[in-house]
Parts: sequence; structure tokens; C-alpha cells
Amino acid sequence: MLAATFVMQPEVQTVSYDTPQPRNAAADLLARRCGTGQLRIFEAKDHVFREGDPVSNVYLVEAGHVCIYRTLADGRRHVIDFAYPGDIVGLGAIGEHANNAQATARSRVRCLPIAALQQAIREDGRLGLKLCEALSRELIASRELLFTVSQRTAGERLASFLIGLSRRNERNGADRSEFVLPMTRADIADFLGLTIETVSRTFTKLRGDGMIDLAQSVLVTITDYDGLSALAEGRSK
Amino acid sequence: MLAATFVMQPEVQTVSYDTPQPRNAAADLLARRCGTGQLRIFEAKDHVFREGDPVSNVYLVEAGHVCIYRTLADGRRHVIDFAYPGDIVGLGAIGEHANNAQATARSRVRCLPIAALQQAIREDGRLGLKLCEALSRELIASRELLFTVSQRTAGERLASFLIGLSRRNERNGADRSEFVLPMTRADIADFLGLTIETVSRTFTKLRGDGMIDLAQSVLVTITDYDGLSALAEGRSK
DNA sequence: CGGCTAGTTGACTGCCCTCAAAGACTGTGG
DNA sequence: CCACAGTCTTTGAGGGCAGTCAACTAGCCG
Repeated sequence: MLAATFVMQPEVQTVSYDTPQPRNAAADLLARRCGTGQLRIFEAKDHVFREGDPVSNVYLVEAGHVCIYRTLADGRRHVIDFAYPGDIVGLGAIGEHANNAQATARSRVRCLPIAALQQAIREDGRLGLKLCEALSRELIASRELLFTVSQRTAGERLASFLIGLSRRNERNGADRSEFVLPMTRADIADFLGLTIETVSRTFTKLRGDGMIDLAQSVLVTITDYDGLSALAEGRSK
Repeated sequence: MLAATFVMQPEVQTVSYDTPQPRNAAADLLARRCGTGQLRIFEAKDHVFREGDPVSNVYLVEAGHVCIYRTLADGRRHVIDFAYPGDIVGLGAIGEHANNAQATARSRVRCLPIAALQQAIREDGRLGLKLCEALSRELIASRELLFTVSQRTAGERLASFLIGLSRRNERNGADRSEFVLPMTRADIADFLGLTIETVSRTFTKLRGDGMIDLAQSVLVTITDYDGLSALAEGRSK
């Protein structure tokens, strides 16, 4: 029995060494094979699903943002991933969910029945292959983050995170140098393996170094893309 | 195009919250579908494959130990995983390998042609599903390690690592409290996101605390399993 | 014996965590 | 409109864990 709950993304999300990827063929194929599915709206802080919930659907994020996390025995929280429009959430979980999926903002989500998905995989080997590929990308992203978190400083981690968001925006045709953070400092901290205070201090430091500007705490303007990029990839210092 | 090189394991390897899993159904199925394959022997430090090598085979480790790692622009090394007998290495890579696979000791490896694997997946959706499940477990392990590395102290990380090895041994019918480390301190350090010195110091500290004994640097005897286990799972202190 | 590699130990530094308090923003009720 | 509470964020002071640099030990093989 599987217990993973992961996000299948159009592209590798976690920065640094990612290369442009084609749009999510697996997601497209999935949507076609499984029908259109039911649309649901989640308000900020609503949970799409929780740990222990039986797996009934796979969720395609159409608008908004979803934070995938799990909580530990001691109450600590580990943010596994953020899902953006176009991402699929909850795939890979058979039986019950091991993670929580919580909207960080008002989100529109399409629900695809899991039974239909499984049947489709059994019937069409190509779909299975596509899902394997999507999973592989997810695994690469996870290992990329693993390296980032285990080897890099707070500044490099945050730079890496911001450059990742920037690239995602750019691929979606939005501004690469100005965007709104769809998550809190706590979310970022739990994602990057830092504390809220360190995240905040590091934002301040990046601003002081002229890398970014912060008109509001959630509005990031990258003022030195090359510098930030170099920091993210460990090319600076 | 995929670039992942991952290890498909019989069970979740990375400690702490893993539960016993059945033997690797995917690996069995794979071996049956793809024929027996060619046997090769790798001496210690030999590479099974390197970054950039074209993907021609998937490798089933029959004896010995293989270290999966990648090197970074600045020369640093990131150990992604260790493969043990029964594990499959190199699956998920289509095109060329993104990682290196190096035998840490004399190893016997069975080579399964990748073309046969892909064909088998296309023909048999169940195999694709099995591989998805294996990938999901791999992803869970990766995220488990991510949490361990991002949130835990050196002592907890090493305890977690040792308990993982211990459980693996136990599942294979070997002694759970005494085993030989098949990798160097450097390998462990690059896996856990620590330095060689810290790994060494932490071994010394665990010995001082009566958790383990080290007759030789590679021979670990767990003298306080419950204590070490508690440390690994963050239940101590 | 000398050279090489792997591992251990020590001294020191520094990054990030912890604890604490104050500021910024939002929504609610008077 | 303001007061207030609650949440999120920022900033400060201090301490601890792990990294860095360096020296030494232990095997192993020529």
C-alpha cells in the first residue's frame, strides 16, 4: 500500500539546476482519460485533504495555491511542497493520505476520481509511463531540495527559493522580477528547514544587499537577478 | 526527457517512520519480464555508470553495495542513496544518467536492458503501476531524509542512519545489533549533510553515551537499541 | 621505512536557533 | 472612526551546534 501524497508538477520546481520542461503531458493525458471531474473552491486555510483521509480523488489545481505538509509527533511541521496552478496534488496515495494539503489562498481545484485513474493506468501503459516520468521529475526536485537544505546557507536557500518562483512565473508568461508570495514566512521556513526569524532576517539581508526589494512583506521585486541567481547556485562569495 | 537516476528499493530505507514492506514485487516482476540479463562484477570504487553516460541498462544489485551520488559545480559531492542487494539502480533515467553509481565494495550486478523495460511497461500497465508505487516509496524515503537533514541534529541524523541499517539487516535475517558499515565516513557525511569530522565526532559521542560500540571504525555494535532508536526518532532529550 | 588513505581529536569561528519584544496589518465591535 | 485583539513579521541579544583549519593516529601497501 502506498501512502505518499505528492505533487505532480509541469516542471521541476526547486530551482538551481532546473531546465525548462514542456507542459505537463501527464496532467493533460490524465484529465482527458478521467473526464472533467468536479470543481471545488477552497478558501484560504481550508484543507483539500488531511493525513489519514481515505484517498478518493486526485486534485488538479486550476487557480490559487496549495501547501503540502505533514506534521510530526513533536508538533513540528514539514512543508513538502507548494502546488501552483497546473499542478496535480494527491497522486501516488493509495489507501489513505500521509500528508495534508491546505490552500494558502482561495483556490479552485478539479477533483479527479482515483478509481478512474487506476483503471486508466492499467488499461494504458503509456499513461503509467507518463506518470513514472512525472514521478521521476518530482524525485529530482526532492533531491535538489535535499541538497539545497543540507549544504547551503540560509541566504542561498532563500535565493534558490525565490529564483524558483521567478522562473515559474516567467514560464507562465508573468513577470520574472516581481511577484506576490502566496505563502507565509512560516511556510517558507518549514519548507527550507529554517526558522521564521531566520527567513525574515534573510529577506532583510537580501534587501540590504540590493538583491531584492520588499514594498510589502509579500511583494518581492528582484532587483539583481544575476546576483540572486548566482547566490542561489552557489556561484557567489 | 528524464534525467533521474534513482534506486528502487524493496522497502523504504530511510529510517524513523518506515514500516515493514513486502519484498520488492516490482523488482521481481521486472526481472521476469526483462529476462535474466548479463552479470557483471564491479570492484570497489568502480563505477557502474557515470553522469552523462547514455542509459542502456537498469541494474539489479545482487551482492555488494553501490553508492549513488552526484557532483556539483564547486566540487562538492551529494550522496543520494546507497543501494544494497535486492535494490534496483538506474531506473527512471531515460536518455542519460544524471548521477554516478559507484561500488563501495566488490559487487555483483545484473544488467537489464532498458529498452526491454520500456517495452514491458507499454505492454503491461500493471508493471507501470508497480513502478509508480516503487517510485512513490522512493519519494517518501527522499522526503523522510529531507526532514531528517533539515530539522535534526548530527546525533539524531547518525542515529537515524544506523537504525535504518539495523532494520535493513534485521529484515534480511541478519543481526540487527552488529554490522559492518559498507561505506566510508565521507560517504555518510555527504549523505547526511554533515562533514567527515562531525560524523567522526558523533560516532565517538554515541560510543561515549553507551549507544554503540566500535571495535573497528567500520564495525558497529548497537549496545542500546532503544536509546538509539529514541534518538533517531527525536523522542529523547 | 616512507607514502598514502582513512579516521580521530582539538581549538576556534560563525551561522543559525532560541528567547524576547516591538512593529505592521487585518478584522471586529463599540 | 477608533480601540482592540489576533496574526504575521521584524529586529535584537545571546548561546550552541556544527563547520573550518590543523595536527595526529592507524592501517595498508610498496
